[in-house]
Amino acid sequence: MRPVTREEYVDEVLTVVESIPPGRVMSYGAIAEYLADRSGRSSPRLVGNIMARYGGAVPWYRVVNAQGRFPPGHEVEARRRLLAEGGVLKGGRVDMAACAWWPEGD
DNA sequence: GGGGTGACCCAGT
DNA sequence: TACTGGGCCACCC
Repeated sequence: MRPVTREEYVDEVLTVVESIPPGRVMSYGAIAEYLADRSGRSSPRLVGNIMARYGGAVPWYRVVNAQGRFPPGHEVEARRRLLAEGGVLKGGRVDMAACAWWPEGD
């Protein structure tokens, strides 16, 4: 697998996030797993780190952890935006069964 | 070159 | 449902 620079990896992550349809979500782990296929890197923590630093430019609220929880300090904002798009929440968390999305599967 | 850190994940309690 | 501990891996000082 062709090694990619951090900059390229960041771009890949942001591209995937932008491709998430309204009202749908992807987990950090899912993104990492998906990118492992094309970038040779798989690290949920790295994805989280990237989102924390560069997430402001993309629909970051469509990215949640595997439990359907929003990032610390942004729960209110994220919940509001996702609901506005038709997202399904359950007990203050995203209903992963209903909203989880995968680039190829849809 | 070594060690701390995190918008994670999973299994167990 | 909530909390805990261990594993993980790339980033950054």
